Amino acid sequence: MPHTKKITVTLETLVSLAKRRGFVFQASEIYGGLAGFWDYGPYGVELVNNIKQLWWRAMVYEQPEIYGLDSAIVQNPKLWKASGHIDSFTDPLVDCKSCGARHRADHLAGLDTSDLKELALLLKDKPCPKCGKKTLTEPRFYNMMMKTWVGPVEDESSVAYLRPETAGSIFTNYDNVRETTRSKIPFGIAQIGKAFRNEISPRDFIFRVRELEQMEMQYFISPDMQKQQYERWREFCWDFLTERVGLAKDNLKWHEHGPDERAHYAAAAHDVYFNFPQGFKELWGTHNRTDFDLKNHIRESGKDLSYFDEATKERYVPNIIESSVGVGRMMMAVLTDAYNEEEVNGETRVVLKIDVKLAPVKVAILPLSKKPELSKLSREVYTKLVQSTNYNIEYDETQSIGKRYRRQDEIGTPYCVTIDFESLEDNAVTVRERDSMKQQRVKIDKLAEYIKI
RNA sequence: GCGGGAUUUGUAUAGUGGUAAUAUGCCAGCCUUCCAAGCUAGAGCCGCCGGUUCGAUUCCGGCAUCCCGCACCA
Repeated sequence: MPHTKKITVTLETLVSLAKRRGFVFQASEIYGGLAGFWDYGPYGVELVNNIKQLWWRAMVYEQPEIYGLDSAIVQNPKLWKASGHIDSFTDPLVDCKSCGARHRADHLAGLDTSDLKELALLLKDKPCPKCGKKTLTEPRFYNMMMKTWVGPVEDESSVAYLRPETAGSIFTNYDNVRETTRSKIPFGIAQIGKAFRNEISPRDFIFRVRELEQMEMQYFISPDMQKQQYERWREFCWDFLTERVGLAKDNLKWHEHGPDERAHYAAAAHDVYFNFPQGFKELWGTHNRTDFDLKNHIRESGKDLSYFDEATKERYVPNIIESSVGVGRMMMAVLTDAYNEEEVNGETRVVLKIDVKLAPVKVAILPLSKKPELSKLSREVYTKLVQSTNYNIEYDETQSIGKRYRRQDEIGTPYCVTIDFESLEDNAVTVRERDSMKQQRVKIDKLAEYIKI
């Protein structure tokens, strides 16, 4: 048995592995990169797809009252007006360098303008209202939303935004989905998709980025279900992370948002924190958004989104419990959790102990030698397995068998199938398991059946 | 956004005012019938833009990116 070393994976180790093995590359690397943007390589995209598939299965396929959605990244800007994303971020602000307080520049200047130059002039030598020191920064706009223009003309009326979260378009589609699925409350809408935020400083590899992918589910409930459903979705999150993804419980902990910490929409918020290389940080949030979102959309759009309960003959605006997790963060958590170094024959073996369902490559077909007769049979085994399964399989005949095992270990391939000279006689192959390194002789005919994914 | 550090081949590092090396990885051949073996051969690197200089990967400036601390994270 391999001997597991006690190691704490550093961010450097993770970044280096991710690059070396083709999980994550810097976006536009040959041009010096772009802060906050990353590309997923051949194994990265497999892992990401598997994560999304696992989540979609647990969330949409296994919950009869939850439906999928894939909405546009660019929406009518009124949506972001209603959600509060535009208002909170179109005001000029100043920071105090001494006490860190942030103030509305136009309020401090006593003038209703958004002309930065004018404000800068007026605020020159103004003291901070909080600490009294004259250490205010120049006024600036802090809009985290990425801006674009719709149509060929770039003017005020054509301004639009890349969505800063996927939730918004779930709310605006609430009635469409309810109607077309003939749903009664409670029911949910799930979506996986990209969102964009102009983070001030992207950090920690793929943890804080400007282009991110979210897996979100918004659950529509009556006001009296808040407590019960909030608990239900917290439990779902914990079970998914520990049971489905297989993250170590030691690496997970709950964090409850205090009143100052909560987003503008949330009445209660619990995050699951994961023990990333840079420390325990937010991975998955469960928030009670109350009726905040639909009420705002009712007000802004003028459309009645209230719900009439046939059973109780009551009408109300649905409340919402949100379950939201980042795909990139999940990937980073999976890699961190799975990373192991072991001592084998005096050498270090790097092995990713990823759950079989998430592994980028499920099976590697490895002829013991490059001899034509072995290559031929190995190709046949490969083709046969590819045709009878629907998972990712790799073929590799370069270098020694030991080296190929190590390569597969490093990307977390759970099964290596070796074809040797005896296979030519007995139509059987050796299946080597990643974690235990144990080997089992299996008939080629029974291979697909033997490998349980 | 502020302060600090870093940037040399796929990765990890050494080094130099006269354009570079080690390990590993990769690749080819031989050998090898199960855990990074060996031998031989090969490809591959000074982040970008300026300045100083006869000459810059090296010195200087700017930028970019990454990492660390703070702030930010609605």
